[in-house]
Amino acid sequence: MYTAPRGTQDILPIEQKYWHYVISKAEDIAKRYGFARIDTPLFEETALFHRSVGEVTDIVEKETYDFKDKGGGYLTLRPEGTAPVARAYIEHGLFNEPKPLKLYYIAPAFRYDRPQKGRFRQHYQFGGEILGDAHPLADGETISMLWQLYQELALKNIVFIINSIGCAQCRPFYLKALKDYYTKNIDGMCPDCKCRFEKNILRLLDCKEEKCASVAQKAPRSTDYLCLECQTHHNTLKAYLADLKISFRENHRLVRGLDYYNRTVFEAVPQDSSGQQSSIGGGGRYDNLVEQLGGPPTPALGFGTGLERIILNLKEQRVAIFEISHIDVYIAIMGSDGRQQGLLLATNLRQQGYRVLLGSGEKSLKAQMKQADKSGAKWALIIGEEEAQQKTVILKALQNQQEQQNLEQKALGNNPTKYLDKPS
RNA sequence: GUGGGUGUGGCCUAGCGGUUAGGGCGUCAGGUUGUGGCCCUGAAGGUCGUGGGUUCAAGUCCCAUCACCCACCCCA
Repeated sequence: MYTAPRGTQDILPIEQKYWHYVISKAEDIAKRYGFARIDTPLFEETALFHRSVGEVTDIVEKETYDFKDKGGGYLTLRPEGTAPVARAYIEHGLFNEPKPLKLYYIAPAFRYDRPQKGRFRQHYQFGGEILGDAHPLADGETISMLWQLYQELALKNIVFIINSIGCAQCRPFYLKALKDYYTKNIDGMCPDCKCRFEKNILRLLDCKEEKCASVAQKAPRSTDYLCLECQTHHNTLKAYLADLKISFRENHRLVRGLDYYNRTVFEAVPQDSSGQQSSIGGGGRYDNLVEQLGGPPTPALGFGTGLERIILNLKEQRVAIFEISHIDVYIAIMGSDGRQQGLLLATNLRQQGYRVLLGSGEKSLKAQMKQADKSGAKWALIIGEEEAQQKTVILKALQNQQEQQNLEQKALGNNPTKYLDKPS
């Protein structure tokens, strides 16, 4: 028997309401914040990710899906959304558009990871990028938008963790201080950390090993080494967040795993979940990425948030999502004339915009009525031989199970969010 | 890559080493001629993840393997 590849999942009809709920809200918010949609290919040249995400990051070292196509080109299924957007920005000369340019996407990302709760080899991200804006206002607006999304989805207890990791000017001083500090302490630390000490010293800070964590706790803080500009940037952002009444706290050990970040980095974390590792969103500033990839110097920042993790939290927090029936009318038919008339009527109603389920020609009327009830249709139309000959139909209003359940739920007042599964 | 747990029909699940592996949900068909939701009856559907082993006897014990889940790691 074939099964979905490890770490991937089928999103069955029963689950679709969650996805529709989150995606439609994300698009709605993106538009309200002035973001335009961009879609990039599922795969890119392998080198793009190596140059942007970083050669020694875990993502690039061992988690990408790489393949060679028949022309001999090296390609990689995108492990994240920012690099492709930056590439498209440069390739199509979008830097000629009025700045800042705000782009969003909803797309799958691929990482060869060991699957776990909320972690998949294919997962969907809602992401956004603001290109061509160096002011902390953009940082504030980005975090505010994500915050607003979580609020409107009715997710509770979300906290933002923020940090500043400095810029090209001040980071070298910080890295040197870190190196000095860790040179003295490296002996007792875990093998992973010893390796990171050589390759990417910043990552030592977020090691979860107990002994390493206590060392990291006392390590020099990046915020103490910021240049004046970075300091001002950081403080201004904090003031904006406080103004917006967004729950946030600083954590000097927050270091994100992608090399292109500078200055602001942040993560969104559900507070009450037992572990603190399960961030549902994150992002940061990447002022040098566009230039690194061959574009003009372009300060920028972005965010990504995982749809599976949002849905997981919606379920854990028991956010009620109502799905009003997707069927308006069920047409039950009998006899060859009835079938003929039923098909015509169904087509006619569908042309007028109704959602119509036409009964099976081989089921009894009783069976069709049962199906009508389960379908959630509000109305049943019955066409038998008699009706077909007299060109009439029997119209019957249905008070079906689903409707009753919804009424009960509403009576209980258990509706922190209302959601109608209607296109417009 | 490292540790731990689980694996019984589409879903949930009972099953102290021993008769034809039970139940619930769902599906399908009926409960008098053309009508739903409740109720009743019946049916279909399982090589008990897979492969070895122990035993007179294995869903039940042992080993291996695979898959899934959880944690580490990493991140969305």
